[in-house]
Amino acid sequence: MGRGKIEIKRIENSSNRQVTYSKRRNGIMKKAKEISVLCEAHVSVVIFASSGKMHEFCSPNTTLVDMLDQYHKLSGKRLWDAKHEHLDNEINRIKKENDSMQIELRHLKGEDISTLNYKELMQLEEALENGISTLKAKQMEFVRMMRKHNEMIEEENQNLQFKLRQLHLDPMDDNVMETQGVYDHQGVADYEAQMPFAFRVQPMQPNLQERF
Amino acid sequence: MGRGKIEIKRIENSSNRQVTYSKRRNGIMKKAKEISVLCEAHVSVVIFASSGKMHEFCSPNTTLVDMLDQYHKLSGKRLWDAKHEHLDNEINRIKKENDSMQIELRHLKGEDISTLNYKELMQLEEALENGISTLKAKQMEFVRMMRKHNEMIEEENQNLQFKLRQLHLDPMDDNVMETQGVYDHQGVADYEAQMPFAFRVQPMQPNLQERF
DNA sequence: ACCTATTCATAAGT
DNA sequence: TACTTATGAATAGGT
Repeated sequence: MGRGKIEIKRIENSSNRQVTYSKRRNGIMKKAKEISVLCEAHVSVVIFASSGKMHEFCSPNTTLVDMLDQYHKLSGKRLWDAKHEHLDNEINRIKKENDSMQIELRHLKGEDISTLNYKELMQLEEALENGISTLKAKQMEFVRMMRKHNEMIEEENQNLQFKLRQLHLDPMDDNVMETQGVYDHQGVADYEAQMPFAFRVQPMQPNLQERF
Repeated sequence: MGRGKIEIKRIENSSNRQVTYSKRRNGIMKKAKEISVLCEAHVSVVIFASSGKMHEFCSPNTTLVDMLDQYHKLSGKRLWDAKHEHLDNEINRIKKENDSMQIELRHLKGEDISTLNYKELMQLEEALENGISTLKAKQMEFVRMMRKHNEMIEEENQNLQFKLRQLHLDPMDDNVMETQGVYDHQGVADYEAQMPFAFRVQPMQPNLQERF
């Protein structure tokens, strides 16, 4: 088409080539746009001139990324580099790990255990009893701390009463009750430093000991 | 071009659209090939029909991956980096989920509970006791099944002994012990159909009942 | 899938 | 680079 037929081979004349390139490039882009409208096709055209300049067309109802996603799915070819493949694998690995943990969690919480066989049930029981006994030990430790605490306070109390008596103040006096509120703070601080972190600043549970 | 001008808008007639699609698609591919030869251009064309079918052209002197690399460099747009970022986010999300599950699991197994505060310890205890009680229920169910099983066998034994006696065979005969081995298989099969799957084919644990 | 009238794209010239 | 136009190519609609 044009003033004469041309052979399809590299155009040697550089300026001719340049002109033909831009004309035909426009032609292709126009055709791409048309087919995407006429036929609801998703089209992506990317052209690099030999000069390195790039032009692209992508049908308005999609994006290049979407199309490459589709391309990836349909062709099975790996467009993404090793990095992407690695990430994909990583995701799959973690997801599997995730699933198995979720199942284990559910089992420990007593869910979905109907599908377990006998051996698995026994293992589960062992794990749970382990957990419980460790927990109880922890709670016992807490109670011991409380007892020690009480002992220290009581001892301190007696010391104070003794001191008060030595100062000729009647320990049965009304003031005593208030005075008891200021037992040795230094002693308490030392004691708290020994306590496991978890128990230091927790509000007291008055009915804790009822559980044992 | 054709027997009449057409407007560039979606072709409503589906089969016309299909025909036009394949004609024009061929046209574009041909043009793409021609420009890549005539002008030494690097061309990539990817088309998806509305049916989902894909066609592609890539000039022979390059690859789609190379072109996308170039595209990335020249446009500065993220392309598969967007994909990359997405995957990274996904991984982080799952990893977090993973970590928290792992912590929960360790706690349920009695590990790392020193860092828990009092309320958390109590919640943990509740979860564990829940798990244990559900488990015990399951095991009780198993024991009930065993009892029922035994009862059925015993009943069947009595039936067999009765029949043997009616056949004028002495139930105290030496043969009887062997005969007892072939108690009613049909009855056993019925019973197994009622059992929860988990317990059907497990090897028997002779000391199971000791646990209760 | 083929045909062909018609429109479109474009090579070459200006 | 842009415009022109003769010419070949693409294709719409029909078979």
